[in-house]
Amino acid sequence: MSGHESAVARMRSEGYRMTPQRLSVLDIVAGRPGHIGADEVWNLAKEQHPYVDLATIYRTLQLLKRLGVVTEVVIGNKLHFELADHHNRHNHMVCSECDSVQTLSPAYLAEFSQRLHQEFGFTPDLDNITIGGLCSICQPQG
Amino acid sequence: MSGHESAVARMRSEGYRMTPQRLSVLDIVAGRPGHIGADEVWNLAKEQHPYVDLATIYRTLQLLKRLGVVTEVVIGNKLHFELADHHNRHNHMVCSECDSVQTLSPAYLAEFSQRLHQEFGFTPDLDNITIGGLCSICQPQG
DNA sequence: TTGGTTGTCGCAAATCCATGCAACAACGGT
DNA sequence: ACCGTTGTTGCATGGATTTGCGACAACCAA
Repeated sequence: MSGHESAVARMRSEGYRMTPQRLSVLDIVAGRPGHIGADEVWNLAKEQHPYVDLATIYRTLQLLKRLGVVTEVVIGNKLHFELADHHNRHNHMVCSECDSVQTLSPAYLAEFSQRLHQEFGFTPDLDNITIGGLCSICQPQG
Repeated sequence: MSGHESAVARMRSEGYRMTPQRLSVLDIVAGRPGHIGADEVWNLAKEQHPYVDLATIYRTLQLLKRLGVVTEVVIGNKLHFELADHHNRHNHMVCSECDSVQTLSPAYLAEFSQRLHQEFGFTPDLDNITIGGLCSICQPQG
């Protein structure tokens, strides 16, 4: 199975219905190497299903996110999504100045995450954490 | 000086104009012990300046955030703000299930932050990082 | 104090995302 | 293959935040 087919099976088994709209969204996100904006998903989905509503795209993406099938990246004031590849987990650093994106090994967050869990019983949603800040190019001159 | 007066001086020296609207927003956020929503700031500001527009509130809050005068906390789908107290820095953990908020010493993020800076030249905006996840009460039962 | 420069405001419109609801359709059972 | 249950959709609407623009006002200089 080439990636998201197990997700389809899991959704079915949990009582979710696999509609053509959902399959379309899943295919689009899975077919994109990197992250993709909700509006872009919509545009591509309309090629297959001209009547899909943007609300359906948003609902589907949030559902897939809750299920851990896709992860969310906050870029500027927009949400982007990408297929969750559990063999290649990574987080994102987004520059608030130029909106550039760098990926980051979750190893950097592992200890932090564990401490939160042990000391506060809080389980951070690591997969969907976007780190905002300034990239090396946009550093304030000093 | 009781807190934010130095901020006023700094804004003036950087070419920003101190309008009554801005002073009002600053006073409101400074007068609140914890964080406060943008809409709530608006309601309070209107008591002093009945014609202030919500857009002005948002623009002012974003300006104050850029200047490091206030910090932003993402709660649910709303933005909250609080006066940045550099003697009592803290981050926030927000439960995505019940929207409860816990504070967190920035010490937990210090090492993480340093590594990002050293290895990638990326300067995370630590003051405005909100950690999302599930609080101890909302953990999925296992 | 007055005037000019230019940053800021109020207003309206736009953007992005979420939600209520009735019609619709997926899927398990027959 | 058909039916009924109930999860989903499209549509319309709403909420939160941002942005364009002309009028306005803060502040510096004279």
